[in-house]
Amino acid sequence: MAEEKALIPIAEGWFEDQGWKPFQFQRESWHAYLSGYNGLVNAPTGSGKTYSLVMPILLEYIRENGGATSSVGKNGLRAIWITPIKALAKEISNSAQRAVAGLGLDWQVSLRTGDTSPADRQKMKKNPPEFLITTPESLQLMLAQKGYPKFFKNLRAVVCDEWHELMGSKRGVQMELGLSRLKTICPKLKIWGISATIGNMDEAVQALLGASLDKGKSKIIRSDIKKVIEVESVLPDTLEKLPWAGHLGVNLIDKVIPIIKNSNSTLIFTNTRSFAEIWYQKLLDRAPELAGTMAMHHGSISRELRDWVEDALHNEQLKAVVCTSSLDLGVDFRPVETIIQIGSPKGVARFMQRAGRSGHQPGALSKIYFVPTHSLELVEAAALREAIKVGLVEDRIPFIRSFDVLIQYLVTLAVSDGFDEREIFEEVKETFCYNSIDRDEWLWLLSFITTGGSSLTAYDEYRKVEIEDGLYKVTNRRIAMRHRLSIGTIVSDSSLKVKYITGKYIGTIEEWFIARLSPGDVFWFAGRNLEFVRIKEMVVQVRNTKKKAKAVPSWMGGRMPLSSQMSVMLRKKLHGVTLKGKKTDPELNFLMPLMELQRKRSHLPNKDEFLIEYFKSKEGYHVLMYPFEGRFVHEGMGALLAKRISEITPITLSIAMNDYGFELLSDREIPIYEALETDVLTSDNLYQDIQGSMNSVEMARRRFRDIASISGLVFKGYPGQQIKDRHLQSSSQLFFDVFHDYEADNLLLLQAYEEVMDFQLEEARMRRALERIHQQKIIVTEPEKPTPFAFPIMVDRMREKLSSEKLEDRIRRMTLDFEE
DNA sequence: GACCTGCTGCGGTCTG
Repeated sequence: MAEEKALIPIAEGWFEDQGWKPFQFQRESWHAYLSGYNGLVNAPTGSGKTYSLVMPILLEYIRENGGATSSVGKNGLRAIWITPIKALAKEISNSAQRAVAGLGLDWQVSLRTGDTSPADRQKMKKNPPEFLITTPESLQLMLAQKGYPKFFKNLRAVVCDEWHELMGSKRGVQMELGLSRLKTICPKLKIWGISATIGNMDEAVQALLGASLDKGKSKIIRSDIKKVIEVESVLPDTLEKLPWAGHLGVNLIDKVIPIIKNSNSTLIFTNTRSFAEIWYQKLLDRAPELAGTMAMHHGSISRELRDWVEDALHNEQLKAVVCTSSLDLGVDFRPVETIIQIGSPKGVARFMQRAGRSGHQPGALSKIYFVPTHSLELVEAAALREAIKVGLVEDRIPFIRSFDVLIQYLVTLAVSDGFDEREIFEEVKETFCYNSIDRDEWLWLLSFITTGGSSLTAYDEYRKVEIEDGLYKVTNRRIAMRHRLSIGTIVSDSSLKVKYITGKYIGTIEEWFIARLSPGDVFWFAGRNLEFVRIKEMVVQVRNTKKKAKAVPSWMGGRMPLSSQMSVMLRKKLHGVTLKGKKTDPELNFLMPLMELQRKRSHLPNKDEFLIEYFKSKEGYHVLMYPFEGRFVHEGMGALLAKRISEITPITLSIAMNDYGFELLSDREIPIYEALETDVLTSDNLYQDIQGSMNSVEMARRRFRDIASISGLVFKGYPGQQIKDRHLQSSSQLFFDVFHDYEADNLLLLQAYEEVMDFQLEEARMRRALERIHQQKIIVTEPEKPTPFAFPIMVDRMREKLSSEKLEDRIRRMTLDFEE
């Protein structure tokens, strides 16, 4: 293209002024954008990915204006940059401003998030900036404004940054819907995404662009920057020092401290908030000299404290930070020298993301230390290393048919200018999420927002939308305001604020934890000893104390099972163990004595074998199986088998599982051989049998809480006077029960069941696992004593029943049992 | 003093 020949050098010249040289992928992005493509840039953080799209957006403007710059306010909104995290907005804004000034333009670059003042919002609405950085939620809020098409009419580009973070969530669905609207009202719109590497890159583009654009001109630009990641496991002096079960890993603390001391800056990633608290505390106990140069960071700590930590890390005031995935993304701070991962990261992408926090410069080596919390976890370290080497990364599965988000979106459009249902139906059908929606479903949704559907017709509250001159509209101001307040798809868990008596906010804690404490008790939170004073109006009041804490809070969070990519690699590594000869992974060599014990007591399965262990102990009869498919699949598989076995003979089985396998336990003999003969592991009738074996109604009921909230059935309360979570819970359950009893075809109800199958039971993955096992040779052993594979599962089961001390006793006795 | 599983993210008017 001739004009590009004139344009690209402008960007190149500016890069040269900065002392930079454009990467190949940046040039490719510039060309693709300027030639009219939509697409996705696949590049790691810290590689100048922002400039790969900021530049062509500006160049296109220069092209249209024949090189001239024009005054602010005349152009309207030209580009929207979506970030999933507010904290990233400032950095993007700085880059954009730098480029704008560098190219001699007088574009205005502005942020629009929940933190933006109402006055600034008004200003922006009247006089839009050319370049707007915002969040998916704020974009929806803009669509809820009267006259939004005028606001967006000059828009040329939407960039979805960190698209891999959004696409696997309902926030991604929200983006798809927002884009479907913008495509119609901005005819010249180009849509681009920026994504880290994921397994399903092509699907990522489809979800972003939807059917219409994906068929047109679209491109994936892959960065040529290769990251070298080195994985080093922290090993104890002897194998005996590493426990067979457990999750905390503090017994390796003395090996971790020197790593921290030898480095200028270290991030220590833990899997849970409570582990971050515990590790921080233990590190201070063991190495008091770290006080003042070490801090902690997780999602329940106040934003103010976290900001301080991020700044201090940036300014090199801090030497180490113990954190959770709260620092996975967020501030794109200067790279740290050292990364430590405590326990299994459960997924390759997460591990690589964290490793990438060190050696930030393109081409630099990233090193990550892996601290195992139990012996078998070391196999995961070897699996991670191999996955990184061969480039096996997890998929992000886009949500399909999330009717709760669609309902919210339709009301959003009704709140602003109202919508023509035929027009919007066509747009919605073009999205990845809803491409299978049919006319009947659509009509159900319309009736739901106008009448509340068949079971809620009697209540005025749910007649939110009216039809006026053929347009679906919200006319009631109260409904409109409530709706604006509840835009978004993130449903928070129940929590209480923790504040000093003086009023300073420290963070949030869950009600059930504080319920166990009495006034005067001391607990450890946000890295300090806090004395619990009282609860007043949903606020936990505390004061600092010198007394030692007797408890560390834990939070009920999401549970992450081992990813299927990790499962594949784990099984591969275990197969490697069965082969003769020295292993290339140091972890596996270290573990060989344990593996030998497994072989001696039972069997060490290779890739063509499936191991089942059957034995009797004082507790009863145990059957253990090891699919290595993550705990969700094992939970479902355990229930499935329990059901099928009890059809052979009436028997009560209790189920326990971890990421490696599951256990069935009974006080009576388990007819396992008979069960295997009747093909108890078949994937036939899987769907029905799961439904029959699990309490799927109860699971769906729990799932429905979020759906009710997102679809606007329950209102979370006005700011400052939040409705108690218990009310939210009970009212959403009420809706569930009503739909369950009177409106079985309610799409939101059906969605709850679908979500249970897809996300909680991972039905598709279970099916694949059963099919794989069907191809394998089944080996049943009858070990005399519990095996290294069995031990952690049995411990996890007992953990739920026994108090901690008793458990410790029991583990000690079991361990003694193991000695030959 | 030991005991400790369970992440992250967002978000407030209209109209003249």
